[in-house]
Amino acid sequence: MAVTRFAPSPTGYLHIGGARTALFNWLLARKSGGKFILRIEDTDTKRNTPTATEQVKKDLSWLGINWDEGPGIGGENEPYLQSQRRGIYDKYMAKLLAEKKAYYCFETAEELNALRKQAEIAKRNFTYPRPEIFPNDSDVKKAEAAGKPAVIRFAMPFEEIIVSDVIRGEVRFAAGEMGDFVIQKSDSFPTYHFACVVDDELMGVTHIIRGQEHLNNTPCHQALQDSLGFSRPIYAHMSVTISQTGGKLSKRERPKALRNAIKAKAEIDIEKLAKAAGITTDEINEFIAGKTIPDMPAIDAMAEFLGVVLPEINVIDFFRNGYLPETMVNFMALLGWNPGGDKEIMPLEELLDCFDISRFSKSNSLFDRDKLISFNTEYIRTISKEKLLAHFKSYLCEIDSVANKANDVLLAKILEICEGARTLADIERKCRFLFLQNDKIEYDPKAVKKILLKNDGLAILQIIAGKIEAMQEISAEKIENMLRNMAEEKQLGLGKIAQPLRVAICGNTISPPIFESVNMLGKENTLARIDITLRTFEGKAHG
RNA sequence: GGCCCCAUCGUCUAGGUAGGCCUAGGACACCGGGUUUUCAACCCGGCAACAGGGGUUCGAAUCCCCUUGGGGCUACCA
Repeated sequence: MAVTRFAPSPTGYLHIGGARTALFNWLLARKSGGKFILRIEDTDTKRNTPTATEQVKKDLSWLGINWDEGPGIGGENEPYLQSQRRGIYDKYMAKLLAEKKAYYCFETAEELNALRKQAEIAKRNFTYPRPEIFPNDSDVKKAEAAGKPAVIRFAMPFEEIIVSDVIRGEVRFAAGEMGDFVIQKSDSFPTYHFACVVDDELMGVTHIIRGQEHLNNTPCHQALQDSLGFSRPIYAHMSVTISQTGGKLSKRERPKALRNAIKAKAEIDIEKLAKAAGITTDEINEFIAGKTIPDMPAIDAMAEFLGVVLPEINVIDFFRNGYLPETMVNFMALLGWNPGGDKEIMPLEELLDCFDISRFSKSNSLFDRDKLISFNTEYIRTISKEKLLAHFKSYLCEIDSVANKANDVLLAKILEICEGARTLADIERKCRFLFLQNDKIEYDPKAVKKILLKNDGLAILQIIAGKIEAMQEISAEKIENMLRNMAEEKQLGLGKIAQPLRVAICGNTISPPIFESVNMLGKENTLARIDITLRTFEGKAHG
């Protein structure tokens, strides 16, 4: 019976690395019949964003990761927001202070930085110089009166610390390697290290699966656990997921990509860009200079304005780009973990079936978008029609598509004829033409030139129009027969006949299969679109 | 700079804890071919790896050491 938790800080959207951590902790809890706790680590008041907790809950739910205890649903370990647990931390903090295992200090950031610099020059590891005698109550009052910041540091015991890790084995940290770290900030909030250790103990967390970036924190956490008389959870430090550009996959990826895109463009109208993003030109210039990062809607707006595609980092990015939650879960599970053998496509239930904490790999893995797409293609092809329809509907709603108004029957039909699509976005793009006004079709210039203005494209269209006109009512079958007969009569490939029709009804050369497309669009609309096309490009043909 | 982690095809990886089953398997990508009304999808075939150097051993992808390379941490962020 494993009790695990996912403990994000509410700083924005749930990113893929966080989701992966959540998934593995969830898998372990479910597999062992234990429980999975959601805890919000909001001890950094400066970085918290108000909607983040709700967003994280939404993103986890989309993935199908549910929690037994957490904000909103409560549980025996309430509350689940660390900002609401300060009384608890204060109690343990006081204990440490009373036992002289922690102490106050008053340096400013500048003073500390100077010390760090000195250490670096001397090629030494910086550790805080612990005073011989810890400051007492009156010292604290004096410092506060003088306006000095007061933080509490934990007095690290001087001894070798061995971290026993499920994935890495025994990792040794020499005595004195880890200095006295801050456990309470000057705003009197506990730091992550302290709050996390206390909560994990109180909530009965037995296993902690987290990223390798925490491995160096673990000796500190263990020392804290020992000093407080806590038990020690089992640790598993996973490999990190790296992006294609090298380096940890992080939320900084998107702003970085956007900044590079802006710099790469020779001429950019900063004012227009600012307007599109809803921010000031000063803010843009600071962003370009690398000083600040605008919020996500502004980033997205700028990317759209410039026509650049940003790498997906947040769970919601994948949702908005047409990936299925099933795809994401399966793919994330295979980043740094695998069940052995050749099997790759495994839905959540199967994953649960074969999950084994001892099968994590040690080396970092690269996030391969090509493989992700192929997984998505596979899932679109194989999940049930009902699930696919539900996913498609929520996708259309999320991106506010013109297809949003379609009913379930139509949508199901679209899904059926778009078999083989790689993402929901592909399907949406392909079928969008069905929902546009006849005179709102945008013609792709290349398609017009290549298909309509050459090889008698317009003349063929004219003939097709006549044949459709003559039909009492149309069907996919009738359209198919008509086009095939025509191709045969004219001694042409079907493509030569079908392509002009395709361009006429949807404006480009990409659409669902043509017979069904015409059928779904209907006789009247098809004729109207052919008519508009003919009138628009009449007389422009050449050769 | 200091500390920590890691190292099999371009990528994700199987194999490594019990060394011979590995002339190293699968998947994605790529290349060639087939199918085809567009884009996809689908089918068949192909290319492609144990980072380098020392050991240990009858025998090493598998164990040990060094080098090199990659990654992480180094905050009053989590």
